[in-house]
Amino acid sequence: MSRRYDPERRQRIIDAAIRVVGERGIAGLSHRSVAAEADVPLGSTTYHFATLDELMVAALRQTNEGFAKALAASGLEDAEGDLAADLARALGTWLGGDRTGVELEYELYLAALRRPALRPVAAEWTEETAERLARRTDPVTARALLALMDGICLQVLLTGSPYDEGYARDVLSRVIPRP
Amino acid sequence: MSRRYDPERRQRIIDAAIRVVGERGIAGLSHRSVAAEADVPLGSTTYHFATLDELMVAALRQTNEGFAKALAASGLEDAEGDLAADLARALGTWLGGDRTGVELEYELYLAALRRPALRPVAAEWTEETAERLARRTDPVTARALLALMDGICLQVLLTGSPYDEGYARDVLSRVIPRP
DNA sequence: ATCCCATGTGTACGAGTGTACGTATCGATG
DNA sequence: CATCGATACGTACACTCGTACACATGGGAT
Repeated sequence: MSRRYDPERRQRIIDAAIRVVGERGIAGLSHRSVAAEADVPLGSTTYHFATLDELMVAALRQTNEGFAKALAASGLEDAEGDLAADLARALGTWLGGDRTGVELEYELYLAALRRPALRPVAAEWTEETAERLARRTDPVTARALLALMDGICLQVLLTGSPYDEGYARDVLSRVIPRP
Repeated sequence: MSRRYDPERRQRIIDAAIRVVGERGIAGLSHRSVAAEADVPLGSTTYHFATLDELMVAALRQTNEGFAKALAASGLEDAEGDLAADLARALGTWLGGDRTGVELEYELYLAALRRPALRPVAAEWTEETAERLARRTDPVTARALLALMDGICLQVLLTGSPYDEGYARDVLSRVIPRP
């Protein structure tokens, strides 16, 4: 690997792309808008990311890693006790503050629906998160919990209704088999 | 309501918009692409739908109505017995055949995430479907079932994995309180 | 019969886009 | 030091887009 003149150039472009998606949505993502946001010339974005798909893949991968780190840092994986309560609280923390970040991540995640290039990344994230969750329950339940959490988030984000942690805890606990 | 020269013009434009989204995605939706698909001049699409948001609202509303009718026709609402099995079967039928229609409806539905104009329509659909589901259970469970089905569909569509009806039936039944 | 306005049509403009390409610059390699 | 490839930069082209606007037309109201 040879050193670059600006070794962080590529990373700065990815960060800028994430900011652009957060502010204007995927519809507002273009080589030019990212270049302006990152304060680099147009040729620089097209050089590092020949297509917008490549750029979105990099952005989605980065947000996924950020989420995984946050999850790991929360100590949720290794704890014991009421899993449903832990998940409901984690969801509350995630949805509680500024929802710009949440909408951003979901938009990139859901973009995989029609962009084949993003699918492997989205699938990988699902697989990995399910695996982490499975440490505190069985694989089938882990997938179901993930699906239910996805659905709950979707309802909250789409309808604009406030997040009800008690409700989430209740229905999540139903999915977990009683020993 | 005054008669138009071409009374079906507006409807033809909506149908064309749905076909365009199905084939090229929302990213491929424009006044011009819809006009070409509907075989009408550009001015006609801009006249009936001043903005693309208006057009998407009409398209989403129409697909929602189609889904609601299909649901009603399936006789799912009024039946008795194993609700989880019925829902899992309905999901299987929906996801079973050509997935173009499914992807289309989900793409329009999820577009509400970042397009405020679509939110009321998406929220309305959620509300109405939850209400229909509540006829065979309680409101809280209905919303949870809806969320879980959304999540399951999302996992199937995003990862490209095949739909497992047995799995869906299992986890759906967990959400329904045992009497 | 006449007028009005919703509806329909064609065209043009400016803005923004992906893409391509020539050139410049730096770091490493020999 | 000479060379070469990776990286960086600037510009130009062809294309699509939303929008605006002038004009045509026919049905309903008066």
